[in-house]
Amino acid sequence: GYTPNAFARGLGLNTMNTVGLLCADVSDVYMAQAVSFLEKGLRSNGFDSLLCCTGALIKDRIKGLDLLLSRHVDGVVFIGSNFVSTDQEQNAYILAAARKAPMVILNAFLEGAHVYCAYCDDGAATQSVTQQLLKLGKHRVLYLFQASTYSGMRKMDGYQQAYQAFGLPIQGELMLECKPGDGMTAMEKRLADKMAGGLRFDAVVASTDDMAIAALKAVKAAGLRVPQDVQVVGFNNSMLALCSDPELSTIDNQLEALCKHCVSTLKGVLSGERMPQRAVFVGDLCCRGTTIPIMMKRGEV
Amino acid sequence: GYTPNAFARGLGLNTMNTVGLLCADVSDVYMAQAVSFLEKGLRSNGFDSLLCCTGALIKDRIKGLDLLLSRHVDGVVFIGSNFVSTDQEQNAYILAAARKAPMVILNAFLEGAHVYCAYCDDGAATQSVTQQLLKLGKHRVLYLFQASTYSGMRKMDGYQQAYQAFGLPIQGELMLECKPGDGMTAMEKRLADKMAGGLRFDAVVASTDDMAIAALKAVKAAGLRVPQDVQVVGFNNSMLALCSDPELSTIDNQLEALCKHCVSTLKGVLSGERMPQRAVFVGDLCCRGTTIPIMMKRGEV
DNA sequence: TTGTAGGCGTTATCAC
DNA sequence: GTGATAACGCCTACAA
Repeated sequence: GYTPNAFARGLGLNTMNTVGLLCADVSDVYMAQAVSFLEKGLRSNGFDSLLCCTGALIKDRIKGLDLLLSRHVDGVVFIGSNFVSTDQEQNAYILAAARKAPMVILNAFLEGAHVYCAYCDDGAATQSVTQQLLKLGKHRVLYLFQASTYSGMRKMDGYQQAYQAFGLPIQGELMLECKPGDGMTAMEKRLADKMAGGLRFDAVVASTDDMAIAALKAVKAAGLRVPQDVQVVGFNNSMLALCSDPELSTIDNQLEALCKHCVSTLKGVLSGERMPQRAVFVGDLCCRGTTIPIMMKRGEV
Repeated sequence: GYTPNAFARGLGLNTMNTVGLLCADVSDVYMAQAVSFLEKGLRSNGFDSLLCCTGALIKDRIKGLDLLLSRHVDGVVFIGSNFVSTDQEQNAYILAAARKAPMVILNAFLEGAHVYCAYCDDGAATQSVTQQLLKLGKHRVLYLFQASTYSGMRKMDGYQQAYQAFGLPIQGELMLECKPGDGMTAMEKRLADKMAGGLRFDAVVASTDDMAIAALKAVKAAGLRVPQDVQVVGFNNSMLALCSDPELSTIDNQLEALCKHCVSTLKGVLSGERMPQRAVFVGDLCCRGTTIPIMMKRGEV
């Protein structure tokens, strides 16, 4: 009946088999799901998970990362692409941190020593879905997005490229940015106002499920039918997609596979193996009730 | 530019200012929300959060707790009442652990040295809502619940007491148990089968929002109107309640207040103060679209 | 094979 | 007040 003292052990070995989980907000269903997968995978490999939720501000993100490093975590997993900015200077703190411990980034790409990334090609998925909607004659596809994160930009690129590939001009009024703090209710109200003001569209692609559901509600409230008059596609295939009526069609970005990959990569790195620094997964439209079933086949996204 | 070595510091002081967060499943919206509040509160008091998700099996729960204790956490917060059983023997492991570090239990009550509990009086809330439905003439209130956790039992008591207080017999066929592993879709299907088999009810009270939404979907699919034909009430006031159509009326059990209380209690205990070992909060029906608005006033639950 | 000494880096104590 | 030193408990390496 003897348990070694973890602190003494840590001091001697300079590790307590702990990895830091950095996320903006674990109350977000998607991030919570990621934390769940990661914690499970890490634990089954003997690692504890130190959770650090930082919110959206870069200042706090840096502080959170520093805190984890000061605890000598064996590695850090960044959950959500909020941590990687399109502005490379903003990413310097990650590269600096990577000199102390391996950094694993979920859902974004950043090049650098000891930085390992796993993400879904959200851009291609968004483009494919948008393009299929355009092909169906839905030429006014509303795009709802949130902030200039890595994956946010990729998704938007996909949306715009779909229009370009289809030979149609991109219409600024159809691209609606939503503030991260605002809840679903605020989003719904805002969209209702826009519609009352004359905004018309025949499809919606949203970069998260909650925004898609907000749109769905606004559209139904305006007396339009879903999916006959307006088709709606969300992103993340989160549990929320099963709560709406109709159930939400949504792009599944392979979160479980991504998380498993992150865990095994980290495990490999920490046991001295050379691991690939980049892994790209492909998205997959999950068709439910807010799209016309025949239009999109699973696996085509 | 000097950062002290956390391990050496931990060894000397026998603490690394870390608290363990024990929860069955962070991918559950309610628990994720709790983790979010707790982590935030703990961090702002200088504590790191070590997350440990154990699943439902008692064996794994004990293992998880042991793991946290072996890491010499300063305290443990149990999230969700799954950790406290109605069978007192099953709770011995908590009492034993409490000799090593203070245990804080969210949403359940357990008496013991160094055990601190904060919970919402879910029983009273359930009784009040059920009773109001009965008064409205809804004499067949379907009750959906999940397992014999502490708060699960309290809620069920409340439901049954409502029938007793109203002078109506409790009908076993109206109490439907759902397995924890089953998702919303399974629940919905099961209820649809029951309805096809002749089960009739004019109201639903569910012990979590997801079950309520599953019921809502089954009811609507059967061609019944909500709330006119069937009223539905969920539990937890989670984000899911905003996704359904109509939006779900649900009992708010003050999660944020509970979490804040847990944090301040733990903080107090760890700084040597004497803290109350039990705090009871009162629930509050949040009326949305699945109940007839006039029937329930906020604050009456 | 068994046992013992040294080092990890901090904090706290004690002597000056 | 200041500066040296022991103690925290484990691991590892070396010696017997």
